[in-house]
Amino acid sequence: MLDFAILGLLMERPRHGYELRRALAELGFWKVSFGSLYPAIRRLEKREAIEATKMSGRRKAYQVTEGGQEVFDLLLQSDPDANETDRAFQVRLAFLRHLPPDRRIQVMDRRRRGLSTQLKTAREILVAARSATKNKDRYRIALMEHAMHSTEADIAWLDGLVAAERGVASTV
Amino acid sequence: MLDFAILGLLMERPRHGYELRRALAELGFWKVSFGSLYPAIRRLEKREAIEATKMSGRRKAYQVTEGGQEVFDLLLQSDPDANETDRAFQVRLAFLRHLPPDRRIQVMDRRRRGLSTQLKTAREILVAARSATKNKDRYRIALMEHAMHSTEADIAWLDGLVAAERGVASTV
DNA sequence: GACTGCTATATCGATTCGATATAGTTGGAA
DNA sequence: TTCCAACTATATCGAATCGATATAGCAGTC
Repeated sequence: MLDFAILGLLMERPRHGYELRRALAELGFWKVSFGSLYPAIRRLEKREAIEATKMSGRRKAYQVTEGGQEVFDLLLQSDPDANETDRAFQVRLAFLRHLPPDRRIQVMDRRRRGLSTQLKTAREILVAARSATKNKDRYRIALMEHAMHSTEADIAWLDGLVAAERGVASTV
Repeated sequence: MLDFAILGLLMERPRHGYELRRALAELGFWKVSFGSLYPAIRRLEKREAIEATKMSGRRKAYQVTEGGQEVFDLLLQSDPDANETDRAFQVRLAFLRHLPPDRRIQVMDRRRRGLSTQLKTAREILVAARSATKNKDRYRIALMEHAMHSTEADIAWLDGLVAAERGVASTV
């Protein structure tokens, strides 16, 4: 997924490593460590998906090669697996516009199903925790409840996104 | 943090590895992989913080030693660093009851400050993204907005927890 | 008694993290 | 002008973590 994110960002325009890190963080992904970033860049270079151009000083700007375009498409088209990470879904969403509308809805729908399952499990656990142990820790209950509410909010948000996508599709 | 979580769970009662994994997931933490769990158990055994007792079959129940209690206290008392992970904070919260009330509020307050900073940054980036590039991708904007709202919800939730803690403190 | 599925422990290679090393660049005070 | 402090940027290291897989015991069932 890191490789996918890097490729996607470089497809917009060439960037150097440090800038990639900032861009990843600004998309709300996560502050990837340099110990992940540079090995990922090396991987992509080795696959000849990206190539470096020297800039002033030590800087190197990386850009996507023709082969890299194909690698990106491959990753983009790949089926999201049922229980993929929050992070993986975020990255997928950031480049979702590259997919046709019907595929977009498919991706969001699969995510929705995953979240629903999670929610159901969480609810069962919470009920069990509340009843079984009469005096289960207040902070833990709060933790579980908050996790549940967050998941509910995520689902509602997804529904909004899907509705918007359908709305655009029907008017076009 | 994994070591801390394991110790905390084992302090309640002895469990075997598989059960630890389930317990971690049920607290809403995360489904730790066995490739993390068993090395963590080995680490704790080597530090003589926990010890194994054989059960039926291959099962081994782990329990906290006297030294382990001290290790747990040490981790519990350790200052949360400014930008600790969501996960790290969750674990901390799950065992927050072991701290005196004033320390609890301190921990939550630090977390709140961290989230506020995050929120401020996120807001600036969002404003920049909205104005600068007139037609920035819809999904990315949605992604950023949702991240912002989630953080806001987290802060509100934290405030509630702190208020509850103060409420209890004042009535006692 | 063989088979299927579940529980449980364990390990492997690849990836990621957090910390740190190193070097270029900028700006400001002495 | 020179020095130094702060920031940008690339890179690497060891430890922790992940995801996948191997293995084995145990329960039910046909």
